[in-house]
Amino acid sequence: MNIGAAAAASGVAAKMIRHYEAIGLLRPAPRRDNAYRDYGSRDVHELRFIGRARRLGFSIAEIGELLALWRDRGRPSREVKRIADAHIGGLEARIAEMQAMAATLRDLAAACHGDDRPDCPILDDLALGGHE
Amino acid sequence: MNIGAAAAASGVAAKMIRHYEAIGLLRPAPRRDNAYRDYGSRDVHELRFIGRARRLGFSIAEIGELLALWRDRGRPSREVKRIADAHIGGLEARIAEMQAMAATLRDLAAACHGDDRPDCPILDDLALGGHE
DNA sequence: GTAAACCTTCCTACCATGGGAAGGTCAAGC
DNA sequence: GCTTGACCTTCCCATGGTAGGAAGGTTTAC
Repeated sequence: MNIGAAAAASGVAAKMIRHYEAIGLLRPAPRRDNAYRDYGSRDVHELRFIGRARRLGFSIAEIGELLALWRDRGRPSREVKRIADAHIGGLEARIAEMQAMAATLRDLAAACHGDDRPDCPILDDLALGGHE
Repeated sequence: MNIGAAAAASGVAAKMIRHYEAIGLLRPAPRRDNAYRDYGSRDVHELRFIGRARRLGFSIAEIGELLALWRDRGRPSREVKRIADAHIGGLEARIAEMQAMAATLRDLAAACHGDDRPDCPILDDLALGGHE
């Protein structure tokens, strides 16, 4: 199976597959005589795993950990849960931060006329550095 | 006023001030005989504007627009509001996306024993690509 | 036999930030 | 006056994750 077919089957771009191999996230794929990488269904499975984890916002480093656990049949589920929980915590923190940003901006935008007049509390606030 | 003092007064790192100048976000600062950049209170004001906008998640491009509007005393507030609204929309979309991620992960983590046993719905889900 | 679609490696860019090297300049203390 | 340390300058490099493209080899379909 060529890299293109593996990409189509897994939803991970061929470019990204090569990249993941280059940074050591994936073990180097075996090569055929023409130096083409050769993939099997197992690799596709692994690629789908990676694609899905990326879509869930896991970093490459986290995915590396998860992959190692996934490859190890006997690993305790505690480890996986720990990584997932840490990731959830990180997500929640970022969500809270962005919600605070959005709330501030909504307040400012609500107070702005949004017409031909130049007075604008949004710029005033940015200039004065309120809510610090 | 040296770049270090401007950085301290504005809360924007000296490294970033030079960077913003290099990419054209800021006009080149005047130089003294020793080639040191020289800043005034007006520049500090502008830097605080940038720092605050960055903290609110505006991109450099957006800040460029906002700065141009800010420098233009007569601009209509409509323009500013438009940029802010667009930014709020982007923030809300990203928040919703991250909330969906967190919810999925919470479900999965809740179903995971988190003990010595290897069964783990988190890994199973990642492998199978559910919720696609 | 030729064209299209594929593969390979390598270089480049993005965005925002930061580390660090190598060298010039200023201020304080002795 | 001289040293020391803090500051400034430019320059290169790195991060993370993705993507575009160039230059060249291979396979497949017609």
